[in-house]
Amino acid sequence: MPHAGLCTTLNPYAIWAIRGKTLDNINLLRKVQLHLDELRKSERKVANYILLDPASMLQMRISDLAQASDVSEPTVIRFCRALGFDGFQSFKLQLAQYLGSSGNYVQFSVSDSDSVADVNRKVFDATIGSLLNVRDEMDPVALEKAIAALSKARRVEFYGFGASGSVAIDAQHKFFRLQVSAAAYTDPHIQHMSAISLKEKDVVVAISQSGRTKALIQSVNLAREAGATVIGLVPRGTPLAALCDLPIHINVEEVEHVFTPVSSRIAHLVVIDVLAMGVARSSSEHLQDHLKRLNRSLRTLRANSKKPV
Amino acid sequence: MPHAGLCTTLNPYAIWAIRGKTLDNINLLRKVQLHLDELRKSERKVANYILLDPASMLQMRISDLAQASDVSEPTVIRFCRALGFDGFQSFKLQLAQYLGSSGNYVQFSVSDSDSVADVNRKVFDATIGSLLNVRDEMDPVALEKAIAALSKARRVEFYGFGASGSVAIDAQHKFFRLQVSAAAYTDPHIQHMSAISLKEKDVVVAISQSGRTKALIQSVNLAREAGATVIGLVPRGTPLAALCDLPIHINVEEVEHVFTPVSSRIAHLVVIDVLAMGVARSSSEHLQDHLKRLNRSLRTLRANSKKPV
DNA sequence: ATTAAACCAGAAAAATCATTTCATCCTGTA
DNA sequence: TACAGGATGAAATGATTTTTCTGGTTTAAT
Repeated sequence: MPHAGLCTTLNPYAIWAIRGKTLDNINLLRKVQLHLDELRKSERKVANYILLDPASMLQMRISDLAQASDVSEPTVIRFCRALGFDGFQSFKLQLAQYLGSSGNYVQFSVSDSDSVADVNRKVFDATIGSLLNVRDEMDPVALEKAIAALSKARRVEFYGFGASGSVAIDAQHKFFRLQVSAAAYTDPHIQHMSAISLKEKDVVVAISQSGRTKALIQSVNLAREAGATVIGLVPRGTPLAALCDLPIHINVEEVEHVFTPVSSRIAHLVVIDVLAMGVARSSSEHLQDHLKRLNRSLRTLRANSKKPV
Repeated sequence: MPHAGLCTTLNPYAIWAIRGKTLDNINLLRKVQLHLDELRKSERKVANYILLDPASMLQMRISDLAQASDVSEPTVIRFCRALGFDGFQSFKLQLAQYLGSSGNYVQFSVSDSDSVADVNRKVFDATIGSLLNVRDEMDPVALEKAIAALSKARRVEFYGFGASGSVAIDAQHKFFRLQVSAAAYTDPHIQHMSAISLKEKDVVVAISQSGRTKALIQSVNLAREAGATVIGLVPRGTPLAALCDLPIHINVEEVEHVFTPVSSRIAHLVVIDVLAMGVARSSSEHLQDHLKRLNRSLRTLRANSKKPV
C-alpha cells in the first residue's frame, strides 16, 4: 500500500466508519425529553431524575434508581420499555454509550493551574464537542441542495474574511482537486470585482462566522445580482443567512456567554469536507482516474528517504 | 452578553469541559493491552476476545463471553477484577462509555447507497475519530517546549504548502491576534527569502502532512542555518521531523491503506489552537486588554440588523 | 525424578439483581 | 356513589452474576 501522506490511495470514499448504532439513540437524552408527555406520571418521575443527573444512574441498580425517583422497581422497567428499550440493563448501556459520546464534551474553562497536557485535552475536547453539535444540527436537505448546485456549477468561488479566509482557501484546494474550477477570494475588492463577473451557472460559497460581515454581504448581493447561486456557511438568523439562496446553518455555540472562536472555523472546514465528499460521490469514475494521476504528480515534490525520529 | 460571532467576550480561556472521568479509563482498550502480560493464561483469552471485537461484548452476558472466549464464567470475573474493576457489569459499563467516546469512530467507507445525511455523519465522525487519536498521541513535553519557544519569539513564521498552506494562514491569524508578530508564507521562493533573513530569536513553524515536501525541507534548512528555531507539525519518522528543533508529531492515520486527507489539516489546526492557547495563557493581562479592544474594532465591520431566517 | 507448594481454572452453590405476576389503589365517569 | 379502566407497587419468580470450594497443573526445591 502506498504511503499515506497527502492522498495516495485509490478510493476517495474510503474513510472511517460508525459501528452499528441506531440513529434513534444517538440523542438519548433528547429522546427522553421528547417522550416525556407520553409517559405515565410515575414513569415521568424516573425520566426527570435521569434528565437531571444522567451520569449518576450508571452506578445505580434498578432498586437504587427506583428509590431515588420515589417509585417502585417495576415502574423503572416500564419506563425503559416505554422508550423502546429491552429493559433496564439495555437502557443503562445505551445511556453509558451516549454519555461517553457526547456527555464528556461539556463546558469548562482552562485555569492557570492546568498543565499543558490539560490544555491540550481541553482544546481538543472543545473542538470535538462543537463538531458533535454541528453534526447533529446539520440540515441534510440544505446539504443536498448545496451539493447539487456545486456539482452542476461551471465555476465555484469561495468568499471569506479573517479566519474564514483560510477556510475559503482550503475549500478552493479541496474543490480544485475534484476538477471543479474553483477560486478563493479574501480581499473585498477582488471579491466584488469577481462577483459582478459571475454568470448564472456559477456558485458562490460565502463563509462567515458572524454572519454579519458588511463586505461579505455586499459581495453576496453583487453575486446574486449577477445571477449566481449563493451557498452560505453562516449562523442561523443572521443577515447573511437571509441573503443566501442556499444557507447552511452552522451554529457553533449554544451556551451564550462562552468564547469558542477556536472551533467554528473547524466546523466550517468539516462542512466543506462534507460538501466535497458529496460532489465527489456524484461525479464519474473519470474523476477517480484524475485523482490517481494527481497523487502521482504530487509525489514528485517529495523527498523519499525515511529517517528515524 | 455580547454576540458570539468572532470573539466578543472577555475571557479567552472559557471554552468547554470534561465531565469527571478518571484518566485511567479513557483508553480502556489500551489499558487492556498494556496489562495483557500480567494476566493469567485463561484471562488473556478473554482479553484477546475483547480486543478483537469490543463492541460485541456489550450485548453479551457473562456466560456468553465465557463461552466465546472458551473459559469459565469465574475467569471472566477474575479478568475484570485483574484490571481493577468491581466486576463484570462495571467493566461492561466502562467499556460502553469508552466505545461511546472513541470506539464509534472506526474505519469505514462511504458507499453509493448512503444518503447525504449518512455522508455528513460519516465525515464528521471520521474527523472526530482522527482528532481523538491525535489528542491521545500528542506529546505534552514537545508542546510545552514549543509554547515556550513561541512565547519568547521575536517573530513567528508559518510555512506550508497545499492544504497545509491554509493551515499556515490560519495560524498566522491566530497568533496575530495574540500580538505576536506573525507571518505565513505558502510560496517556496518567498519562504526561502524570508527564511534566510531570520534571526536567532525567531521561530518558524513548518506544517506538513507528508513530512517530505522538498521545498519545505529546504526552507527549514535555511531557517535553521539563519539561527531560527524550527517547530514542526509533521508525521513521526519523516525527513522533516528529523530536521526540526522541536518536532510535534502528528500521525493522523493508523490504518495504512485508507484515504483520509480530510482530517489531517484539521488536526493541525487544532494543534495550532493548543499552541495559541498555551501562548495566550503564558502572556500578561495586557494581552487580554488588547483582545477586548480588538473585538470592539472588529464589530464595526459588521452589519447590526438581525433578520429572520 | 519426585514431591510439596503455590497457583490456576472450573463446577456448583449462593447471592444478587432484574423481571413478571397479580392484587390494590387511584381517577375519572355515569 | 359505584364502577370501569388504567396505573402502581408488593411479593414471587426467574435470570445472571458472584462466591466458594475442589480438582488439576505448573513450578521449584530436594
